[in-house]
Amino acid sequence: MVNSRFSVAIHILSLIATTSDKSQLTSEYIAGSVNTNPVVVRRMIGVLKKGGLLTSQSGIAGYDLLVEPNDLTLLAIYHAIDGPEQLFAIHDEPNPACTVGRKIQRSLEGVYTSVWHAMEEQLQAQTLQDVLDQLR
Amino acid sequence: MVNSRFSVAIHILSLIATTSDKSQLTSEYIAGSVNTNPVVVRRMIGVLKKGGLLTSQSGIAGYDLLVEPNDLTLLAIYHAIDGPEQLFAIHDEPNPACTVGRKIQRSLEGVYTSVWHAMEEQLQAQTLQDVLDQLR
DNA sequence: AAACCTGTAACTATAATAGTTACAACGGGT
DNA sequence: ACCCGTTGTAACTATTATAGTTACAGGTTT
Repeated sequence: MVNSRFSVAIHILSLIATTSDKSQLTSEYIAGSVNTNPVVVRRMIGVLKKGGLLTSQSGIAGYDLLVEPNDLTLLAIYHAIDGPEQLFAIHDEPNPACTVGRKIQRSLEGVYTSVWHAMEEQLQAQTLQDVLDQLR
Repeated sequence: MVNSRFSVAIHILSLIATTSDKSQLTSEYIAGSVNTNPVVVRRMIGVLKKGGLLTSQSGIAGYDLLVEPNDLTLLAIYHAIDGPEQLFAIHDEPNPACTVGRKIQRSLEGVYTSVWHAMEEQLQAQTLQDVLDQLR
């Protein structure tokens, strides 16, 4: 199972998109909604910031999305968090002296690439706005 | 990132499918090809056995596939290992007093279901035989 | 100055994963 | 009948990823 960071990121971005009173939107408040620690929130926000999804000013409560919810695909969020990371791990150093061992990694890469591709399409097809619509 | 068990399972099944000399096919030999411990192999094989993909006899080297490589989809392998497990974790107990917190879980489930669906299709479309063909 | 915030480093706790040791039970060969 | 190699499992350890926490430097507002 993949970790819950993607879920937390979407939760945070949803809060930012729907909370009009910016002064209310502290890391502590967000942590209260997500049910985690404020530092965990600030850390995740730092990642999203680096990914170019939002801005903030140190010392001031509140965050601003840099991309409209309608234009913010879940794939963009995913990439901000995990980069181009592969989804499935491949065991390393299989025995090169064995016919299977020698080629299995490349073969698995092919399999996982097509799987990952299908996932990307789904994530690309959904935006933060779609999530917001479901929260109504 | 998801663990490497799926990769190891495909590796093991490939060996079983391609090794004609059954007496050679001990857990130690397989472990040598995968580059892990024989117990790890026997453990994984136990899982695949429970999933109905192969048989073995205690005390005797060698394993037999119960499904032809052509009919053994990667999805069937995946299910044998991970059951119906969700791919992405959802953080638990978001704050029900918050509009977002109250509904985010259900909303994320919807997102992940469609993603998982796309993955299933890909895994269903590929068989162990496809992997074997790439090992040539 | 005081009260609040963000950003980050450093540490701890927990849990998943993989690796290892040990051994009971089985089977085939001699 | 006995030995040797094998599977099947339990129990333990090691490693790593993840999340949670403490602490504090530095910004902002009043």
